[in-house]
Amino acid sequence: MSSETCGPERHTCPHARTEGGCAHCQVRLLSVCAALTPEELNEIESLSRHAVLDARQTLFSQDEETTAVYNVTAGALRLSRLLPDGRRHVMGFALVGDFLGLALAERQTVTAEALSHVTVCRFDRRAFHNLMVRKPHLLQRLHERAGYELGLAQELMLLLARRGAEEKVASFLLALRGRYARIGLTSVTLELPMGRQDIADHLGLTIETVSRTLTRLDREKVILIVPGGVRLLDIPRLERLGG
Amino acid sequence: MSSETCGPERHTCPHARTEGGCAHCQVRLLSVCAALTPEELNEIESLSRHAVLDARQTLFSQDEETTAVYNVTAGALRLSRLLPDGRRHVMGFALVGDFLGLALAERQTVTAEALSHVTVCRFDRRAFHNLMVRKPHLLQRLHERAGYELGLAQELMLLLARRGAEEKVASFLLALRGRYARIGLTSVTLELPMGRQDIADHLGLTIETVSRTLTRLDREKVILIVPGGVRLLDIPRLERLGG
DNA sequence: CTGTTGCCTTGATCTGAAACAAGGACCCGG
DNA sequence: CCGGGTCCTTGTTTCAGATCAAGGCAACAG
Repeated sequence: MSSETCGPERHTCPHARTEGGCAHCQVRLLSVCAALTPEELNEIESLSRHAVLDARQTLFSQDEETTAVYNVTAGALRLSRLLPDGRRHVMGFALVGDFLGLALAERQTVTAEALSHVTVCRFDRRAFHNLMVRKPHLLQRLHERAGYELGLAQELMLLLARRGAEEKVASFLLALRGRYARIGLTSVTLELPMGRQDIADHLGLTIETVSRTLTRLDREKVILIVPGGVRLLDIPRLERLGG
Repeated sequence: MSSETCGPERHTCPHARTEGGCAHCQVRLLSVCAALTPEELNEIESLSRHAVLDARQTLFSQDEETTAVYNVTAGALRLSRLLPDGRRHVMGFALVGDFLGLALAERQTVTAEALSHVTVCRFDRRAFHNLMVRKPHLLQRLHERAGYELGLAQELMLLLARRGAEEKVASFLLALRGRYARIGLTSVTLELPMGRQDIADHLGLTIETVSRTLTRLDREKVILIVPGGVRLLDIPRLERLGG
């Protein structure tokens, strides 16, 4: 299970708050915590606990009871769902600033696993729900976020419905770039914290097809495969390929 | 554009409210209007206008400004998105009780077209937004609904990522059945208000494949194709096929 | 009655991704 | 330096679904 004690940050115990408090949180403005009043920030801070995960650790599992909701403050997670027949589908990836538990479901619909070293803000689900009901500001912000997620889900559906493997992979790279840009990360090199198998399971392809497609895009100088990611060399061309 | 005057219901003008008012609305308990207090119901009623569409009429179009949000009170609509290359993807279908405009986006992300005779409750977007901000009850209800939609979107993604055409079609039929059941429509015969091409564009298949798959399921006595829909003969088998 | 139209079905062929198989690159611990 | 991982890439075969082509059938107008 998740390392809910402090791990490397143990020096901040016993309260295990974000260092410096929510007011100084690096990702506050990216997350649902933006646009909270200083008082609300104090209140939410009193509910928050820091948690740290290493790569491959599980934050929560599909079908288990939802005891907490989370704000991702560093790293990336894989959100996957196991199908009854044993196949896996990667529903998406949670990046810095993403909120886990928007749907407020009783049980988790996905498994969340760290792809890299990850830090999250953890909030007890009930306490957070209480706060949410009492603070329309927060609820509204969450609802806006849900709207954004709904939009993302639509884009993803569009992506899955796309015909070719090249179209899917190109769209995936561009969509990821867009999400990074939204949180202020606009590097030439696109980090791919997930493996080829994860991309394949996300796009409804096989690992071989993903590998081949990336190799082809690299050969055609649309992208450059680098360790841990890709460099996008010809974005207009990529956009043409992705639709 | 949408027929925002009263159409067949003209006798209820000039206010064009739902006959008998929201308190007697047939679909209230299925919609976001459930769990509103009588006062709130009055308030929302003063904002609502009835609109009627015939099959093939457009309620709103992709990319146009969102001037209103809607509650579907009868009939079914197709929600589709046009891709830059001219292809179309059917994002989903709105049934009785569904709310259109949850994401509160400035512009419509999809085109909504009536598949049959449709009636909706229309709310001015700004007025509704104001009400929503002032009524945490309503906002909470909308957020719950958004959570439900997010779940539906996930299921849909899973469906699109599924391998075979048979799997997709079987899952689609079962999912539709589930949605009908949720609004109290549990008939042996599953109404399919949409055409084969719509199903194809929804599932990322061609019309021929959808037709062939339905024909095969019919031949194998899993379903029975009837005018306007299908009868589900062997639901356990269908569930096995759908995963 | 006949021609038109829209929607659905069926058949034949082609194509691109899956499946199967194997090999390579890299990392880490001993 | 080696051995045993894991992850990625490459080659070949196979098959499901796309594509192309045609025909059926009901509704409707003239």
